Amino acid sequence: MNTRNTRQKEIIFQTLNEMHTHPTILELCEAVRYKDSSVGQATVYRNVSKLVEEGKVRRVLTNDGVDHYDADCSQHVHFVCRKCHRLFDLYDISTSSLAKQMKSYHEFDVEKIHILFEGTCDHCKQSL
Amino acid sequence: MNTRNTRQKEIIFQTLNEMHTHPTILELCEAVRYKDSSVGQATVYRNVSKLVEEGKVRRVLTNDGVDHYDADCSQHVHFVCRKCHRLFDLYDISTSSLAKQMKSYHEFDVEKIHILFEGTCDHCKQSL
DNA sequence: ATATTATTGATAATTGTTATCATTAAGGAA
DNA sequence: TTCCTTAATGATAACAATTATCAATAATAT
Repeated sequence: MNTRNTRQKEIIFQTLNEMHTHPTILELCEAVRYKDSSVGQATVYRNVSKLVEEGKVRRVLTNDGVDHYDADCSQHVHFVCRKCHRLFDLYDISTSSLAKQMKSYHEFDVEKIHILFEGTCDHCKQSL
Repeated sequence: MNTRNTRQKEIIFQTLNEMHTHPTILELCEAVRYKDSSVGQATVYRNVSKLVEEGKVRRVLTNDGVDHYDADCSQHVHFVCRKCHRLFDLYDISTSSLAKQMKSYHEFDVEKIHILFEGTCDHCKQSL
């Protein structure tokens, strides 16, 4: 008996899976509580951290000082708009050349690549 | 009269320039106070944020939940070791292909590219 | 030199996250 | 199934990083 499968952990993972907005813990908390209002926010913090350690959830590094989370762990690039602060997923950007360069120049073992483009999105560019 | 050049801002920028350890605010604060113990930590917070806005200093996104800062604003990649948590600068990794892909696929204006490799450094690999 | 006001230093307030702890419940053993 | 052990929970306190407040200071235009 080491780790237990709790109803809360299941709800939290499932809820994050359904969201495609890269929520913060508090945003995820709100969505979780819409399904089960009894879930405590400490439980959301605890379980999300566990899910990150287990590799089932990814912590998205952004420039707003708050952690965001993504249930999609496949390698992809993020773009954050400086104006609307929305996060976009870019699946069409290949990072394999970076990984290749890394391998040929360094002895480091790379386990994750975090990439964040910062700029202005199409929509925000148009509205000044 | 809009912005003023203060002794404190000068010391703070100069100190960060001399450091190559990607310090947190508190680490930078300590180094600044070694030169002038009267500098308040709120002043360090304020000025570093200003310097980031002015593009003279870069905020390094890491996975430890605390902001780190780098006076080198030239495009380069960071590597964080999961064991010793040191940050390394990788100047030999070209990100131009990423920028090119970004440009051809999207209408987004990219102003900054944050890249962080996460893994185990050469030294830490050897000591298990 | 003087006046204006941006900036400072000290500290309070705020916010995001983690620790504590009594209670609950998952799941292996009887 | 029922009992037992203890991992996990929910509530809340504690903590840490950052921001806001405000009287005092000092940069710079006049």
